Amino acid sequence: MWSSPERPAYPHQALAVVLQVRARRLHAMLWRRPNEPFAGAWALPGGPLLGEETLGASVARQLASKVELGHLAHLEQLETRSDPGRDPRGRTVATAYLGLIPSHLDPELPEDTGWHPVEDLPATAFDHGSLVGSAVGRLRAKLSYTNVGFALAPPTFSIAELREIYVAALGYDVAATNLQRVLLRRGVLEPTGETAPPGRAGGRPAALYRFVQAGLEVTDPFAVFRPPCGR
Amino acid sequence: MWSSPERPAYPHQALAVVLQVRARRLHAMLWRRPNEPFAGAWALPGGPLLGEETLGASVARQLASKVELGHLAHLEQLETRSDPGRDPRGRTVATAYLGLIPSHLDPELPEDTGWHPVEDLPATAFDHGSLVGSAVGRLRAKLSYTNVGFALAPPTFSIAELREIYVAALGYDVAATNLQRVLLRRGVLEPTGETAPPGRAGGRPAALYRFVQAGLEVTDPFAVFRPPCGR
DNA sequence: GCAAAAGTGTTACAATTACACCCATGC
DNA sequence: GCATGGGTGTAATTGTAACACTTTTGC
Repeated sequence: MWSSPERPAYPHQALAVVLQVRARRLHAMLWRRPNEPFAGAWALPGGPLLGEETLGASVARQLASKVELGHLAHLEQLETRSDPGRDPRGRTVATAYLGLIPSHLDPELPEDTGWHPVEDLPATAFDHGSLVGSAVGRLRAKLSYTNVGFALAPPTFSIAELREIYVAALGYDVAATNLQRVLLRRGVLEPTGETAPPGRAGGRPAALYRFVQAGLEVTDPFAVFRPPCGR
Repeated sequence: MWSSPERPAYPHQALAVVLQVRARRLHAMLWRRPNEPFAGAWALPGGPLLGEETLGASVARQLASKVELGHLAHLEQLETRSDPGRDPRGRTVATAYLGLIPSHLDPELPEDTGWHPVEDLPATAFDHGSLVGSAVGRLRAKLSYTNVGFALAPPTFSIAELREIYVAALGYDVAATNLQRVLLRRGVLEPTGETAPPGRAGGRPAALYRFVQAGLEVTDPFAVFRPPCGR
């Protein structure tokens, strides 16, 4: 390490805000701190940035101890917090990531780890509560102009199921019929050709769809000030 | 400092991508490195995170040595880079900020510092070239759905002048007439009541406008999936 | 009067919401 | 048949782009 008084060094943490739609509500993954500071409060998974790893690799490594990494359908950098007082033990810098898990998975979690509805968080440690807020804001914005939905939905789904996921993640109601058309026209969804069996009460069987692409892409880049059509 | 083998510490840099529209083109502020590594290459202003300061305070402190801080109309965190090889001298983590200077100002810069068109950058040091790219992308996106324009424009301006700024920043053509209507309808602009003297060739005097608010606000939060109207 | 620059009116178009209506299935 | 859920058609609304036209000035 080549730190010096003019170039001080700080422990750096990688944190993950892992979100999943469970039982029609958006949840965040938190673990309960057994020790001070903030003993008993809930915290984000994370830990120190080590050796030769990047922050992305570090957050993946920390998460691997909590959940199967393959379950993470999306991971992106969120923001970096540097308030000198954010950890009472001493100064740390922390970079938070946003991770998403599709709703059909129910990963096995360690004893101390659980899911909490983002609208009803328990007492959180450090600045972790506000980081969950940032992550939810980022997710909600991106649901509108990208295909991030792929990271919250199962491989195939009916429009009604997808609607439940979007409603839970956005926090307000969306009509199934319009959701379908917007995503189809943008080329984000495609029908699989399969249909789901109707429920016990009957009803028309739902057609199944899938996301065309399983990686983030911007589908609506220009809200306004589009470049000229050039006709 | 409470670092340890299990909690290693890293020098942390705060970097600033300062952008300004100059002569109808978007420019970035860079300084020329006199020493290795990357001697002669152009780099972003920045420096070590010190003592009890936050990253935001640090980047402001570093910038103060390059330009009058009051000239910075906007400053926001961009992203954090952690590639172990990003600095050949040793590992550092760097957090970049996006800063904006209104076009009517021409701050005095140190000898080694200058403006470079973002579409035609000279050889850059470290990963600074790609950070400029990130900053430009962020600015362009926000011009569409926020009022960031206030941080690029003078206190008052004609629609034609504002158009030049938007065209330079966005990198493509925008019609003055539509720019005016979109920004007026959103309540981002308001007329001052004053008019600018016509040019030497005559012509109708241009009405002057100003931004209603001199702080970032989101003006078009829902590109799609708007919450239901509730009628 | 004429050229130049700025701003307004109007039309066209695209995207999205809302809602009524039709379709397919189980009981 | 009928209830239940799924999907399509269509109208209404909104927002933006394009472009012609009017306004106001200097010469």
